[in-house]
Amino acid sequence: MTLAYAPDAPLATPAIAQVMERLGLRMTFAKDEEIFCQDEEADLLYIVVSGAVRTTRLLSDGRRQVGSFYYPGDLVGLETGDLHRFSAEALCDSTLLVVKRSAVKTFAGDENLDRALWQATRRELERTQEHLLVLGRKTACEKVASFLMDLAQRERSEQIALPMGRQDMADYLGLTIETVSRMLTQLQGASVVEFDGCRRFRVTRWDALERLAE
Amino acid sequence: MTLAYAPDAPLATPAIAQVMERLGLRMTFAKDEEIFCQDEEADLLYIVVSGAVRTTRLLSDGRRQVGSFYYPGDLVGLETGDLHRFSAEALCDSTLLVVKRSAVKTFAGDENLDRALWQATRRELERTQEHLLVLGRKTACEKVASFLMDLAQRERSEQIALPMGRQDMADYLGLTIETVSRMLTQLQGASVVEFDGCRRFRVTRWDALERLAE
DNA sequence: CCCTCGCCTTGACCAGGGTCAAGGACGCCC
DNA sequence: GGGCGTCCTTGACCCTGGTCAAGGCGAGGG
Repeated sequence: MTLAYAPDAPLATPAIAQVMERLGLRMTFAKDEEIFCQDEEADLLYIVVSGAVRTTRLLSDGRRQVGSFYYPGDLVGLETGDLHRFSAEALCDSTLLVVKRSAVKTFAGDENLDRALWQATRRELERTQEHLLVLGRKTACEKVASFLMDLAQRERSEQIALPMGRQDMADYLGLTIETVSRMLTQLQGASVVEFDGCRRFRVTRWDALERLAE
Repeated sequence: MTLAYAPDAPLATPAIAQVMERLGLRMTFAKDEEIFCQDEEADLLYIVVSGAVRTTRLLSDGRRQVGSFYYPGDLVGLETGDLHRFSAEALCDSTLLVVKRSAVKTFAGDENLDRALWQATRRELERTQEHLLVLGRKTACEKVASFLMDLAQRERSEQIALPMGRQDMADYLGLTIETVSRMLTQLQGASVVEFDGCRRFRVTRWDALERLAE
């Protein structure tokens, strides 16, 4: 039942999706609408059905860190103990499947489900550790390159959509919006990627992108 | 069975410790000895009995990121799927309780144990997310201050020991060894902490340290 | 079709932290 | 106790990325 590591596989396994489909409620969220809030009770679990979600954490002086981005198939809300340590907002108009943790717990006898939730937590941990490496030891250019790389690997199509704005990318990568913009310009100048508007790109030189992303 | 969040509580619960005590093997590791290696099969679980452990990840060009430090009572090795994504080394001469994952799995019927391991994974995730915030959005001074703060909160004694060298601190915080050194000097200059040699300190102004750590 | 507003890009300048190099402190072994 | 090696500190300088400010672009509405 243990899966091989696949960095771009969704966080929710079929076992989880199935139970949540049965017990859960479909909810829609508008762009930038709050899904849950930092320090509030964490009694719900979510699966992204359509759209995308970001989790964020604020320092007292307003500096913001984006914890992660979630896409269709991803499980959101298990990154916590009793209280949410991050807020979550919809990146764009989105649909989520919502279910009470307690409802899931009544299925705790279902060993598969328990195992699957643990598995999902481990996958989330792996993603976070990857993110750690990027924040701690990569240059601005490498950060942006690995970010684009991640997105590109997730969607195996030519044209890749950026569901988030520059500020979200910056706060995810520990940079400023200006630096992100400059690095994107630089990557285009080097013909590594090609943008069609500022929310859509394609990779023109995979080898170069891979090398830059380290 | 869910615990309130306590940032300095050990990762292993009594349930886990008990089983591992029964099934496990005590092993000793010398300072800097490798416990497990990045990309190798992850079939063992560890509990730190005495000493301390660091997990590290290397980029191809030698840049290093320290993932976490582990102290007595902490569970090491569950940060992974099938392969270790980090290496682990002893910070100083250490004793660890070692057990095969498969041996633990034969206790899978024991729901408490399963729950406890999941809980431990979640705590590890929380620690990693905290680390993320430090790396992404804090200044050098704040990074060092929050690091000392964490250590100080773990040991509730006057004198606090630093089991790791400056290079390990630097690689944990995404800084260079020189910057760590300078920030420590600066914190001493501001009478926030007082060092007795370079591996032992005490906090002289908690309020200031807290403020700096954000 | 054009205006407006929000988001993105670009430029000039600045500073936090990295780099390189030298010197100091401490522990360990003989 | 002295010598040596390792780790830590300090200084001078530089560069990456942050800051501040202005201008461009594009989507949506009148």
